[in-house]
Amino acid sequence: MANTQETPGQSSADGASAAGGGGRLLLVDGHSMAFRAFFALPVDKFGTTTGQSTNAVYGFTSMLIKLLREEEPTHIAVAWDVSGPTFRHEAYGEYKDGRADTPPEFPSQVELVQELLRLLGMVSVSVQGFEADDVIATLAHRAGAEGMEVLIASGDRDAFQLVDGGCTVLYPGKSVSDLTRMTPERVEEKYGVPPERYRDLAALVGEKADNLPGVPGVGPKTAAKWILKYGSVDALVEHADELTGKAGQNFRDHLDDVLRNQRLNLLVGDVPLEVGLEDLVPGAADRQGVNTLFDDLEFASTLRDRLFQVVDTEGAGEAAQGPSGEDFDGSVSVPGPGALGAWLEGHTAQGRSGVAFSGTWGSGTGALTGVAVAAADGAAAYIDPCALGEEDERALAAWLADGDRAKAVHEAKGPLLAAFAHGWDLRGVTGDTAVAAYLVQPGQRKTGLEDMCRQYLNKELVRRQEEGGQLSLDIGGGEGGDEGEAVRADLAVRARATLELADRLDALLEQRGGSGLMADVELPLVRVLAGMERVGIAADRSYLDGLEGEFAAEQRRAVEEAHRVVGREFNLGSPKQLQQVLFDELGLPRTKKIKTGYTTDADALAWLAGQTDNELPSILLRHRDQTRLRTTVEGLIKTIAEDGRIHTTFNQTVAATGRLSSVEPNLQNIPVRTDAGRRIRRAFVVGPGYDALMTADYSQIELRIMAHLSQDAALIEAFQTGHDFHAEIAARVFGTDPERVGPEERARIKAMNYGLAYGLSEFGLSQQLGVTPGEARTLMEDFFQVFGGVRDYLQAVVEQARRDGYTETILGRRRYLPDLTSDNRQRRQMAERMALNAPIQGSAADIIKVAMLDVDRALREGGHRARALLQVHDELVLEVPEDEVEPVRKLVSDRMAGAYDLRVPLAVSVGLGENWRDAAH
DNA sequence: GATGAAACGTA
DNA sequence: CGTACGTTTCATCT
Repeated sequence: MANTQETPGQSSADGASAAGGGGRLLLVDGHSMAFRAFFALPVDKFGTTTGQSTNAVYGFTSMLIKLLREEEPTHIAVAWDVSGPTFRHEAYGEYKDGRADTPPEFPSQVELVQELLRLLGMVSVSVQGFEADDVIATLAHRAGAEGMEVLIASGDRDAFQLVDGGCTVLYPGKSVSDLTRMTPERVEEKYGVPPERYRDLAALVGEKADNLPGVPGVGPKTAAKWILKYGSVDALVEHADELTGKAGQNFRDHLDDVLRNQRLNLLVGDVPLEVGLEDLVPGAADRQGVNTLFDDLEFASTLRDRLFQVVDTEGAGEAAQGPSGEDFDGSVSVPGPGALGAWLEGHTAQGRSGVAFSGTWGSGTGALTGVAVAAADGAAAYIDPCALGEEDERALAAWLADGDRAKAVHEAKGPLLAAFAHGWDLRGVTGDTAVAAYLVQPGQRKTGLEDMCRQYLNKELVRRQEEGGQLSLDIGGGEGGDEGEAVRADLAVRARATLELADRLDALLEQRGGSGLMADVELPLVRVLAGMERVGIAADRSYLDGLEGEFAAEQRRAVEEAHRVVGREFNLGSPKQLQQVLFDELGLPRTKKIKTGYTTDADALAWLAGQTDNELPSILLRHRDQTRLRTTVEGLIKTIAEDGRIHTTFNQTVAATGRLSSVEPNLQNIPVRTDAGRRIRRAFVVGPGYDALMTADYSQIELRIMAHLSQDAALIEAFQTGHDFHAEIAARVFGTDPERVGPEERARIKAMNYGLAYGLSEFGLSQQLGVTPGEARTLMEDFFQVFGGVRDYLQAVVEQARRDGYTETILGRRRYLPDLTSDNRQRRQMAERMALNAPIQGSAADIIKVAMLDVDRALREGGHRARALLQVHDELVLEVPEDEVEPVRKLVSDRMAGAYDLRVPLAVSVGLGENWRDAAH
């Protein structure tokens, strides 16, 4: 690729100002500044959780921000070196030889910087066969001829030759943001020669980094002295025989080197470029793109705030240099007594309204303190639900519950719970901005209304009322507003923002084929989840208290034993102290390395226990178990509400694959594998008025989905004929009958079956099975011999995801994986495993969500009292009265099995008991 | 007081 | 050197 230039955004319209003689051009040597940034910041302190280093990107960005703020350039270009030889290599074969290898963390960051510049609407220039400095020289000359002021940010001293009255080099010091202004005076002061003679000086002294040796024994001082005396290197050559001493002789001996250096360090001022000065006015920045990039890089918001203060963003226009574009309208009316019904009728009959709520909610309940309605006609009303007369309250309740009054809400589940608590309902919610954004970008981290306005609308959601109740000084005070007015305006702003955002997200969703998933699954699920949270699950407090005491006693016993074995007291819960005791004091063999030393995790302790006669490792394992059980029980006890039930909160918008998650407490990770763990499950009991807990779970749902997606004939058949699925697969792999498969073989195949859906490697499988990687490899090969369609599918998934940029589930839920094309291997392979797993885990999530909706609907339509309490990814827990057990068992089983029509049957097993443990099967 | 790392529970 | 989560604890930072 010769001469590639990118010119994002439209810009030539402003070219006139450049030609007119004004303007300030900033030229940046991209590689050199990024490289300086790389070494200025510790690479190990700047990196993402996925292993991408970011120190150079961060440093470069702060440098850029500083330049933009302090220099206010009208034109900007960033020049980049291109890989491959330049004319300098042709002239001198050893040019730049012997350079230390580029640190491996650096190249990927160059691309990130270039991506950032593109998003910021700034031009990157690189030309095959020339170095960035040549491009800079060319543009500097042109700009100088137009009468523009030129600033060059470069860590390459060759740029000093370009310095003159209108051109200053900004040369980095210890930090990249600490730039020295190299004016003609400063160059002369530092080197003793004017800028136009700097080349001569450099030729004499030489340049180590470019492998250009100079005259031995001649440093900057001697070189400057000679140049001042004779005027230039050319003149020096003529008077070569006049130079005295050792240095003079060396000069005569190395004359060729000097002339070569001088030839090579001359920057080319007429590189052919496809861009002109008029193209260098920055276009509008892609705010959303920058946010996404910075999210990926895990940069804090302070950096992006600083950045957005100094660049124009789309929609912000040329006029506004501020951080934001327009704000939202905060005007709002407060319908007087008896007028609410008329207001709602008058303004919300047509179109959708944005509704914002204030109040508190969570743990299955809530309370409303304010409601703002932003109607499609632009009007907004504020309602204080606690200060309404009877008539107005009826009007509000009726309107909220009216399914024909379309509403857009942000995070509707909370207000829905609060509405329930007031004895109201909330229907007609056709948009939830948080849920919509989740479907548009399931990996996003920021789900607040403020962030989303910035990202999707390029608007700032400005708050008049600070969190603590204080009026914010700059806005609130001047209008002499009272606190109540600010509160009302803020809520009205949020309602308008929600409405606008919902429309925007709906459009995006439509584009991405996610409207059906939104309307048919996620939106109706909000209500089902709210119902489950409100009901909660009954807990046996006295039983839990007893358990806690028991586990705590066991824990104390383990602590005492450990102290006795070691001979002193120490904190068993501190990995750091543990490492010291195990490896330093007891001198046990080292385990796997981790960031802070050597791991003391359960695997390592179990291994240590086998390596030594010392009892400590097994004592520690027991201590860990007991501690964990105790804290789990303690945590649960704390969350039991007044009604004797635990009300978790299901989060619908955090898991990137489409799963739900559960918090406060997390009821999706209650122990089940060990006996002691199952004792905790025993504490979740059927509540008053009901007679049994029912659990219903999908058997091997992920593997069934894999069979469906891969269409592998052998796998599909195994599901249709096999009773014991894993034994069935094992029989096929090992070529025997299912009945003759031993438990060991079955366990291996089971581990692999599940591993496949996670992008398992041979190494990983060998670790898990405790066999050599070679054996694991053979096992996998045997498997794929029989189930070749699975391998083809797994490969095809990654390939397609790389092409499209995202994976998709059976219901069209997308997961975007930009890292699939990363040149960072660790990052890329991580993304590949995510791409393998996302359609499988995500489709399972789709199916159980549909099942939850179907079950919920069927229970209501059947007039049953039975109700769903929990979802644990492939399992539903319900509470059922005695007389409904049989019909509900059938209903749940049928609805779950029929939630989606796969190429294999969906098997559901149902269990019943008076507590969660006994309801298992 | 906030944040990160380590450890570990579930599907 | 398999995916997806949330919570607790300790250590370290501001």
